[in-house]
Amino acid sequence: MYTQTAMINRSSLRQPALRLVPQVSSRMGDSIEMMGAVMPFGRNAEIYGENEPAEYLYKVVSGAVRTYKVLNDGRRQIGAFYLPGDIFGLEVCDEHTFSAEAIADCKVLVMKRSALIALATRDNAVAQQLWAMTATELQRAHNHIMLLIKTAQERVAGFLLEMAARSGASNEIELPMSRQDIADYLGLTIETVSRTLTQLEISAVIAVPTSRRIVLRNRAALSRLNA
Amino acid sequence: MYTQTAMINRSSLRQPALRLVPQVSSRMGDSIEMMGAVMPFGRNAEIYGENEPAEYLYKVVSGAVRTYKVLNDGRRQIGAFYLPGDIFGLEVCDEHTFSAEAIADCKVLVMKRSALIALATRDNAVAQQLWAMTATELQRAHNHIMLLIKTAQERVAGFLLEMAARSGASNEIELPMSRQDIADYLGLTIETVSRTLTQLEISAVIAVPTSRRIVLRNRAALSRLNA
DNA sequence: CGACCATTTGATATGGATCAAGCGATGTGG
DNA sequence: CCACATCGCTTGATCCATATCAAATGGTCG
Repeated sequence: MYTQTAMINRSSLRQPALRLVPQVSSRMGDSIEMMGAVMPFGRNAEIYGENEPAEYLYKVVSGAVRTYKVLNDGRRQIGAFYLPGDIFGLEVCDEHTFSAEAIADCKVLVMKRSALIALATRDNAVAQQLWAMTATELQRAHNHIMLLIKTAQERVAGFLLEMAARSGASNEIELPMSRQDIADYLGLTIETVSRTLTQLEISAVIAVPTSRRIVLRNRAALSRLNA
Repeated sequence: MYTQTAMINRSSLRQPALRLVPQVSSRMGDSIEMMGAVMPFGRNAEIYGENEPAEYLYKVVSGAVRTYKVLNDGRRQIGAFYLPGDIFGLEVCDEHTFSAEAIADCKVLVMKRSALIALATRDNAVAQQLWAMTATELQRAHNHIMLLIKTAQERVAGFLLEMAARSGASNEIELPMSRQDIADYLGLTIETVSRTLTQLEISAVIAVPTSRRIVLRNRAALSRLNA
């Protein structure tokens, strides 16, 4: 029903902590990244699965990541996309509530959750930061809910504006994800996403030089569509 | 476009902190409720508005509360329903991202946010609790997202199961909210909600003795619909 | 070049929205 | 105590946005 995710040998991808990060943070707030290791993941590789114990916290170094759930009949809902600098996989309970996969080849900084929690009990700044990350996720989820009650045009417009805001304020967006990923994020079909983009291009609101690259030609119009 | 919310004099409802709560908590974790005041709100009274400074944190003592956003064209999305015991209005930034209203006459425990934040910097248990509350909200939002991609039947079934789980594990639910509230929570129209309930009643999955009271007759069927 | 996969485009079907009555409970004034 | 207005909910008829089914196009890699 949905594009099959390439199955890649898990154990080879997930066990080895590849290179230690020797960085020492300048600000206290960055202490969260003090002890971590960067791991590479291949396109479509699973980073963690729903219901697995949440042992680690992750930060995208390069590439992009999606989190998702699959309903029992195969419908997939993407919870969020994570771009370089974004943190994901933070859970307060000890199980992941979504699965996470690499959208493209990527590098991810992996940090031990238990160490962070321990640190947070001693260092208030760390505790605040963990809280703030959860709050950021909550904000994202609320925006997502607001997207899902809108029309197809509004959802696509909102998605494009969100991506533009996150990947530098440029008018040119490089999309790391497929149309299917976008569709599953917006609660639409791949055909509707494609048609909507075509429509926006025809009405000169965007340009689509290649399928993964989108130029915003008329932000005002997009914002108006964003309701 | 949507049922008009009765306008009730705000200042008379929001200013007075009515009776101080002298309670002393037994567990440290409850310290959050140490200093608060119980305030009554009338049906449809605004508790706070979107974009207002988030000075307080609230806990439902009795009655029920809805949070919502209104898009510029009038569409309303309800973010969540809060029942006795639930906490709402917690923000990490200092502005509310939703508005909150009393669904029915209710009593709400009101706590000063600044005091809690201050307390959290000294007391780790409090900090953890604030974090956990935000995480609970995140969980709720994720469930809500998963609801919004489903069919009308599935959304209604999911809603009923959620309400049943929250209001005692009984098979009889007393709904504090109107069909319009349910519709705006589920991203459906009032007509579709009504028709779907009728359908479920006809197929003997539920009974609807009065419009605000629903009996779950066949949980297995509901769970199956819940996908 | 040819196979494969992602994307677009076209034709048709359908679930839920919209428009429009009807119905039952609750409350109000005569 | 009853007539009647009001409000929340249900039911009916029709429409439309998006899904579904199907095929064509285009880009990438061996």
